[in-house]
Amino acid sequence: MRPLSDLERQRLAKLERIRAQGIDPYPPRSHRTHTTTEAIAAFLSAEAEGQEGPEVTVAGRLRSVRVMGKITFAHIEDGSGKIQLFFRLNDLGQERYDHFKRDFDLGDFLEAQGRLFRTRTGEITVQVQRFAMLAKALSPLPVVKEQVVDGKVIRYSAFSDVEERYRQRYADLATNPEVREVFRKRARLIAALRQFLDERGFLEVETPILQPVYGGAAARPFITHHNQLHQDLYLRISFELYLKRLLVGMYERVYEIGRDFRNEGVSFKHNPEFTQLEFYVAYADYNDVMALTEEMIAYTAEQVLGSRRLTYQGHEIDLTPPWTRLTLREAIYNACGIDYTEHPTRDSLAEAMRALGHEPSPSSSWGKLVDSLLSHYVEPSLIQPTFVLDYPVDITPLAKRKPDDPTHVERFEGFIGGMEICNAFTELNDPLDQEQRFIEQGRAYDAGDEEAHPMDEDYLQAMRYGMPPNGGFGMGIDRLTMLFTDKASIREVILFPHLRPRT
RNA sequence: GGCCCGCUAGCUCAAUUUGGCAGAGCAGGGGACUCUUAAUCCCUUGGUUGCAGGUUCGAGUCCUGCGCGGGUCACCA
Repeated sequence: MRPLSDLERQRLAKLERIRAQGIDPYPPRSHRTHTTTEAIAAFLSAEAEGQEGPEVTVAGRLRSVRVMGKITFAHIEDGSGKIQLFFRLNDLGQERYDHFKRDFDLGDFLEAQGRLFRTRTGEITVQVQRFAMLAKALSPLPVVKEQVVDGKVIRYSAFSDVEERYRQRYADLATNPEVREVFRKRARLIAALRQFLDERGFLEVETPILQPVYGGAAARPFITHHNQLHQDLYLRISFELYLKRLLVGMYERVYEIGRDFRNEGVSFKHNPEFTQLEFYVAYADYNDVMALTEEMIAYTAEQVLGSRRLTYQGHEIDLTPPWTRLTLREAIYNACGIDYTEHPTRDSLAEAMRALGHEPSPSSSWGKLVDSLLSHYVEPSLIQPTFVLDYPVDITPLAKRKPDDPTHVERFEGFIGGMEICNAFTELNDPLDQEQRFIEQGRAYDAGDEEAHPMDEDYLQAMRYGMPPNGGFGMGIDRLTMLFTDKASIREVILFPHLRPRT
């Protein structure tokens, strides 16, 4: 255990002093009758009817204390807001009054009972008759002072060290109300997505996280092990193959919201585990999914933000459908002048990229080069919502080919604010084509592409029973949350982002 | 993985061109104060300057290595 700081030793001494008085500093129950917000509302309605202030018991964390001799003002905060407490020697007696002054620290949880009144400055306040410690805080939270000027809250200090905020998210949340708001928005966003899909006849399902074969995306997996079964298992990198098995099973609309795990680099937009929404719609194609996507995200924004417009990193973004649509070929040509259909071989395309000052990695296939053109030249410029359509077949092994161009598949990705937000396609339901794609992916894996899709015999078996034509969709919830909360880093929208162990 | 930046008291930050006693505000402790709200006023405690080496009479400061974080490039859906 780490050594205690001076402040912690002092608090521990106060704890012992409280116990010596026969008081339990961690009592099992509170007697709260009102949240702070409810208490203020109760006072206002009593006041409107000309009655005296009601008696309440409120509870919360001690936020500020102003001792003025024989009276003391303090604020406590609970999950709903704040309220001022007024401690008076005359009301409490010397012993209780001193108990508060001597034994309570900022950060402690306490409850206070008393009648509500307005101070001379008009603030609704509890005139404390009884109070009790609910939980002594032994470590000091960062102190945040604030002042209200013209209705705006100005904060004079804060808990702002990024690393410590992530490592001790509890302290971050406890001191920074705007951080709490980020995760409330995230929860509302997920609720809105569920509501949107539920209202359209989608069935929410749960599929395995521990999988004998991973798949559905291009990524390296985490590997784990079942001891009793002596079986290696993979943490899923997507839900796709299981959800499409359910279409074989005659569900027509399914979705899942849950965690994916990808064993890859960590960055401002990648966390090893992240939250994904995937849905699949039978008898729909990628055009239908595109329409549903723009409608869903606009709906979600209205529910969460109250508007289809938002500001992200200084950009005004309008989510109102219809969104811009352009093919991947057009997008890349517009952004860097390369028409990749004129460079049908890997070497030719690599040469064109070198002419732009790019040095493509020798292990990259033609499709990977196209993809890198997309992420390098196109993605950062797609600020307004944009669908990029029709991708080369060799980087999309689970999507259906375009009828008039077997080198491309019916796939789109949605971009907003310079980020890839979602990925969708007309799903491949031809078991023979699918088998060939898996075999090609196997060759790519053997050639060194560790993200190539593995063969999944059971999935092929499902498809052989007949899979209806369908459109599928996947979206990173974290990135959508970044967009909705104007955060530049995925770590700001994940409660406990992955960090290396502290030294 | 390469490069750049950061790491100083519980928190937020200082510490001079060119190495010269490690400081402030808040928090904490003691005191004054019966309507304060960044309360105010007086006094005051508190440091392995991320870690390990090196240079130097002397290192928070310069050098080397390492750790963690941030940024960026590469990689990566």
